[in-house]
Amino acid sequence: MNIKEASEKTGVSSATIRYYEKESLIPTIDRSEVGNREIDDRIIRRINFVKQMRAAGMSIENLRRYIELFDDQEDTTKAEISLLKEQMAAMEEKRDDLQAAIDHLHFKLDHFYDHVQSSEEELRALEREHQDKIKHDKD
Amino acid sequence: MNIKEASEKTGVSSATIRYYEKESLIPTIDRSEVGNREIDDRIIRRINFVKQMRAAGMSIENLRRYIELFDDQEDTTKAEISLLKEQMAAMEEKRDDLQAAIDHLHFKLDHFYDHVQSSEEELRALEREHQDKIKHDKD
DNA sequence: ACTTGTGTTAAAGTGCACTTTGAGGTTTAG
DNA sequence: CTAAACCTCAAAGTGCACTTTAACACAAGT
Repeated sequence: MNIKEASEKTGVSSATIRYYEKESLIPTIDRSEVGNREIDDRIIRRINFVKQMRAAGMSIENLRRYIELFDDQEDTTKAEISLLKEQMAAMEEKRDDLQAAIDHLHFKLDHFYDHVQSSEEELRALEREHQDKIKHDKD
Repeated sequence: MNIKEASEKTGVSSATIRYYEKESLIPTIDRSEVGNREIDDRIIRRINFVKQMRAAGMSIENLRRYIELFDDQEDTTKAEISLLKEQMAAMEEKRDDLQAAIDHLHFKLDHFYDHVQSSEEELRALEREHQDKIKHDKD
């Protein structure tokens, strides 16, 4: 499979696939006689993994650190696990932030339907109330 | 309250508060006689709102568009609601992406504990399996 | 009088994650 | 034989969201 097909299959642009390879987020890709990349399913899976982690907000650098450890055959397991755990905690926090924002917007949306005429002041009061609720939930 | 106190209270740097004001993400802040910003609780709440939405991945531009509509007294309710809904859908998708990534990492983590000796090949197979599972869950 | 700590502004700089460009090489269809 | 459609690389450019810098102002403490 050439890079264009891989791009279509993964939804990651050719330029970005080349960039990920250069940045060691995916393994070095084998080349054809004339030097073109020949992409197999293993690489496709790695691209999708990178895509998933990027979508989840993992930085290129953290991703590279993780992959580096993962790809080393050595007993880096402990370091790897702690990095993984750290990253997951960050993701879970981010997911919770997202959920809080979603809740906040849901709350607003509900109030639009209840009484569309609400003044800005009323909305602010509601917002304040909601902020307090969120604060409480965290406690 | 001066800008430094506001910064400490919100965890948003002074420079960023000024930037948010310039970008109309928060209302124009009243000034003291000498021209310093005097920040009240209304502004604090607006800063926290921006902070929350930013943490949830809403872009400055979308946030500005939303706030613009919200701050207009006019009957822009419908436009506002559709923008809100759009943004929420995007956030929910992002949250789900995040959850998928978390699941993926949880899966890996579990397998580290199960058999630390797993070869790269085995891990790849497991990864593949897990990808398939995710794919199925989406269907 | 001077240092410290705060504030102001516009403008330039930064870091990340790509994206585009430019100059070239090969393969296939007409 | 040439044009289209793919590929290569390194390097420069882009957009976002800040952050830093520079130059100045003001108020309080020693």
